[in-house]
Amino acid sequence: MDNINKKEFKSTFIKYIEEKGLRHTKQRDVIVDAFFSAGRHITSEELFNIVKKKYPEIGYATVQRNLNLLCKCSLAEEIKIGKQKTRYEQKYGNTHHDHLICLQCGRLIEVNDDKIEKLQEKLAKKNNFTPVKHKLEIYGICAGCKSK
Amino acid sequence: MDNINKKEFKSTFIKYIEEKGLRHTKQRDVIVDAFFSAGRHITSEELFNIVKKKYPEIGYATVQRNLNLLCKCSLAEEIKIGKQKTRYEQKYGNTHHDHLICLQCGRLIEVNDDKIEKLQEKLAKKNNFTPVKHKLEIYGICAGCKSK
DNA sequence: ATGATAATGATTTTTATTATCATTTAGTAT
DNA sequence: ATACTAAATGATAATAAAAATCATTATCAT
Ligand SMILES: [Mn+2]
Ligand SMILES: [Mn+2]
Ligand SMILES: [Zn+2]
Ligand SMILES: [Zn+2]
Repeated sequence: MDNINKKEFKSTFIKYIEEKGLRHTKQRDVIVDAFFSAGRHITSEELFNIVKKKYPEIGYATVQRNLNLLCKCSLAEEIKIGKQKTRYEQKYGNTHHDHLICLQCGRLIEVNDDKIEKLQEKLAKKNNFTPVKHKLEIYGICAGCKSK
Repeated sequence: MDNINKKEFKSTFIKYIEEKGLRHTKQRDVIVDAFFSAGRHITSEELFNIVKKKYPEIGYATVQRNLNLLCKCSLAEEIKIGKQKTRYEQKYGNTHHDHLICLQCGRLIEVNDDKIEKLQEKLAKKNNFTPVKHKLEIYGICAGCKSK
């Protein structure tokens, strides 16, 4: 099941690579694997540290570059929160969602609310504005932090 | 009318300064005046360039520091959009609002929707999450850019 | 196998913001 | 008014994340 998703994730990447006349490399393979398997919302530094275990000679720049590439083919998406390092969200097979962000522990909780989404569309239209994407972040204190 | 607001804005600042045992300076006076009078969503650089006209000896660091101070006393608020420089929103007398952001020309349109605000509260509660603040940004194409 | 060129890895550059620090200034006590 | 204490300033350096540079290596079509 996860393997099927991984296969699809990788084949999407490979298709993009080939369409653009880019090349297959061992580094790409390792990076894309690790990115898929890693948890959500990973930073380039975190991914670099994971990838180094499988491929110690790898350079940080290569990881960064390939995360950017994953973003270009919509398999990843940047999330910027405050002054933190950019995090990368794995997008394949994930529906759109927004985040609750704990001000205390930094936890990201993924949420979605259809009504809010619809009202956003409406709000944009009312302003003669054509929405392309949006970002909703609710900052506060998570359940875990409250019970401490 | 605008002058009344300005007076209130400044007296809020002065009150904060005095409470904290900070000092009155000519620079602060000029910076706070200029910030109040400037349009919304200004960057520190833009404000620096305005302030320089009234006070050519002023340093960039002083403008930055005082913008940070304005944020601390809730007269200003940082807005970070993508990779742009931080912008500072004048908050005194402004109710909360969110932004529509044009991907083409960068224009910020201020909007507010009570229903969305309420649903956000509800969404947070459902996750046993205590909301403190939020950020909603809708990216797209503004009316002006569409008619070109 | 060869050649063209994309990718890599090490390093430097860029850019925004914060920190440092010598000097000046404000506000208070004398 | 003078002197003292500490905050503020302005110039500059430090920091940190991300992008750019570039010599070298690897890929892939021929
Ligand atoms: Mn997420
Ligand atoms: Mn605004
Ligand atoms: Zn928490
Ligand atoms: Zn526009």
